[in-house]
Amino acid sequence: MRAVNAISIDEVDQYDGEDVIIKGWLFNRRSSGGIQFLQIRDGSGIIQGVLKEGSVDSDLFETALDLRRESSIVVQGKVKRDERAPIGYELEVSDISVQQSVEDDFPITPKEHGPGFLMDHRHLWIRAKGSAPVLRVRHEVLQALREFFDREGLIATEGPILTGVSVEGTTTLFETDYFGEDAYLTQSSQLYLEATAAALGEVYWIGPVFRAEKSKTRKHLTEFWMAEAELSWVEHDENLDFQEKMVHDVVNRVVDKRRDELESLDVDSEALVKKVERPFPRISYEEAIEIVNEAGIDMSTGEDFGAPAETALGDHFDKPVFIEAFPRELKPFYMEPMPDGETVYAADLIAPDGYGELIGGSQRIDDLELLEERLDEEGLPRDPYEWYLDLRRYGSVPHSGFGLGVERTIAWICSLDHVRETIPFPRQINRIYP
RNA sequence: UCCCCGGUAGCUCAAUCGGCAGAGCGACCGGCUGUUAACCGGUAGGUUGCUGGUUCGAGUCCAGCCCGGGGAGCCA
Repeated sequence: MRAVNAISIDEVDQYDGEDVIIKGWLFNRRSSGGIQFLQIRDGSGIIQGVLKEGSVDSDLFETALDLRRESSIVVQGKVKRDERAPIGYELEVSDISVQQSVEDDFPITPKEHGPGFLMDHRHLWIRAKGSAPVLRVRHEVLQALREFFDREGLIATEGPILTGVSVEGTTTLFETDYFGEDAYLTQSSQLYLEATAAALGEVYWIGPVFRAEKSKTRKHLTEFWMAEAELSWVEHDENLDFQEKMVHDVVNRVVDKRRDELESLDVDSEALVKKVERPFPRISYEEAIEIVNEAGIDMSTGEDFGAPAETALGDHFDKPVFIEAFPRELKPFYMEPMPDGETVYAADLIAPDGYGELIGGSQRIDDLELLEERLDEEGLPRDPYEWYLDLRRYGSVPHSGFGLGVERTIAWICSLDHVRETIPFPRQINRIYP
């Protein structure tokens, strides 16, 4: 799809020597006396338009000189191959129709800005060179996930955004009024996916989840996207195989299809592909603690991994690494115990390069009595979970699943400093505008 | 909730020991016929986050508050 009578800048190589129309925005202009270079942006790329005084109508030359950055324009001209042009092709402009002439200065300049200013102008910042490519990579990651799930035979389904119960009981939830009853924004669709998995076999869901934690770090948003899958008849090891294949396939597809974007973000695509070569290391919680201790971080059994510990694990392997066999106490009530009774069939996938936990997954308890026992142990009420217990009363099967943090995955692939750059309008503590 | 850092021109930042409020970019004016975040010359542009205090004198020191950034905890 492209605008009527217009070509898209990323297809310009197909029109060498032809007269074309490009509909877009003026990204920037450079001029030198009798020649000016318009950097024209259309969302698919940026092309340079050239106007020489004397070669074009003088009114046209003046019109172009008066245009401010981000004015919307329809440009007609001839596509010409030229080594001096930034993308190897440029447009010999013969006409410009101004859709809207910008009156005030566009706030986002090609120079530096601070994060506060950029976030206040996020609605405009997304047009910038460092920002738009990330959103195209986001598109590719989401598409790659959907295609992977589809290829593996999973059915797309949904859990509700509004829920009456917390999935894990601990995380702070956003509370809202539901016709006089308390309701919460979901923090995960997992429990609901367990129900749809029993109906449909193997299911997935990609959508937003919400955490009211007052976290202020480069790895946290209050609203973020999870890619969750729930697989009937699948046990722990097979669950990890599936996740490993997924991460491998997604990264390879993104590198394949968005090479230009990754290059503009200074990402080393070859190194990325090498890092996701299968298999990923799988180590136990206890082994992980040893590695963390060897890295000089003080930590003992019973503690969860902090951010520095996760970074140390990532550095040690320089690949995504699964940490398995967590102590039961560190994990939610629904995870299947291992034969020792002390650890559970859970695994976190830790990213290299300090991006932290990309995936959290586990095999779920399928035995009714055990699940009831675990609910009681955690001091959780039975009533809100009756429907969940029903899943163990009517045709319970071994099943496993996981949730992947979409923003962290994108931040890792794009080598970004902060997850807020991976989503068009990030929601963070103390930021709800724009 | 806690810890650290910061708030000076539209933006990014300087301002020595407490002593005249500065630069680059952007804007505007002018110059330049191949620029690549173009470049060169000039002009305009300030409630130094707020309130109070110390002082002859506060951007600078002190107290409180507000806002922002990073991190911890918790998590994906």
